[in-house]
Amino acid sequence: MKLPAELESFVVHFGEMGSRWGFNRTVGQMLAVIVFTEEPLNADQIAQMLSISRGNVSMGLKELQSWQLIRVHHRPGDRKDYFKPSGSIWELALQVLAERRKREVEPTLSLLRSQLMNDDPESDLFVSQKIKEIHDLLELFNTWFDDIHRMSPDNLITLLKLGSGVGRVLDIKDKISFKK
Amino acid sequence: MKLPAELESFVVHFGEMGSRWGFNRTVGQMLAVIVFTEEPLNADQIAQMLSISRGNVSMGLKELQSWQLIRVHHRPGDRKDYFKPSGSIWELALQVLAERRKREVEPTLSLLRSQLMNDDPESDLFVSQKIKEIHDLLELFNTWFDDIHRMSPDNLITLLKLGSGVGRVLDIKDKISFKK
DNA sequence: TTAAACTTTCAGAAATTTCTGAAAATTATA
DNA sequence: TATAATTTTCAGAAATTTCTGAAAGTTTAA
Repeated sequence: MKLPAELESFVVHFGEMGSRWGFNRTVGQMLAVIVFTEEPLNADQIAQMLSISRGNVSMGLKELQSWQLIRVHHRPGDRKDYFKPSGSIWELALQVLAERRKREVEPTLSLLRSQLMNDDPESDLFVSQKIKEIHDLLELFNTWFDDIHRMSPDNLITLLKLGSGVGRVLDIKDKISFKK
Repeated sequence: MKLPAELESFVVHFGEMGSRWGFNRTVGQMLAVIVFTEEPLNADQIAQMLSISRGNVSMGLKELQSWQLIRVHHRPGDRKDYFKPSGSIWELALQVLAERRKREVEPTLSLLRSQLMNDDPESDLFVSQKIKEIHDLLELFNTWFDDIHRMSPDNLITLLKLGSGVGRVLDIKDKISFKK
């Protein structure tokens, strides 16, 4: 199976962005071909389309599965594993954010929580203050994201579109009353 | 200048997280010592505290400045450059997000916009559809973030604390009227 | 069972990123 | 202007990450 010429620029781009998004070039390229190809693809097809080794594809698929961005699909009478995106573009984006929070925020929060526990009276006041500030910021973000993540796509879209307009709603929150 | 023992765990941790946050281990460690030290630090002090070369510090400082996370500070009668965080913890966090959006979203959006321009009627319908979906998602996110980024910290905190509670406000938006 | 069809693993090779430190460039002071 | 203080650059070295492909492992079917 040959990589359609049309997809080349996306594959190259997803490759370049890969490491910025949290994985590596090849994994980024693999995600691109899987997302932009309508039918589920098997490992050999991916290896051929991207001209990379079979072993590399196996590792990349494992990585994409650990991010929960792809899932296996089986076709009757065919023993190969076929892969397709685990959801809509919207769901994939949320999943990337969720996974990044887990990998980028969670470990730091753990460290900060444990530092706040031991509340050493010997410790420098400036340092304790900074620890508290970072901790509170990350906790707040964490709770917010959890909350947001549970919303339906439709509500989430409405919310995003409103943007800081929400600020206006909040400003008047004390001025409103319910209609009967 | 010696690295206070108290800071060691943070420096190590910020180092480990560095590459996940978008820079490398040393740059992460440098950010840690600058954020957790009350007085501005010069390059030699940083090199000594982290046991790394002077050249490496110079490159790292350039990187942190390109992220706008630190700024130079001069002391009377001293020709050295001293560095301190460019703002509060809150501002640094927003700055990291803004910079990451620029590096992770902007290039992809450019590519997608140009693809939507050429609107080739030859192109595969499934592919065009995906391009449009990703494009719209990123545009929406981009606009939202711009909007949010301009809010005052206080309003932003209120908004985060409300979380999906905003959804409830939106649900009832047709049911409210203003108090006189 | 056995064998064929697949997938995963992982040691070493290749590619990429980061680091060092001496030399070059810049800047401030006398 | 000269020189001393400081920062930046960058070639090569070191460290780290990624990739290959053959061997080992797993699964299915007869």
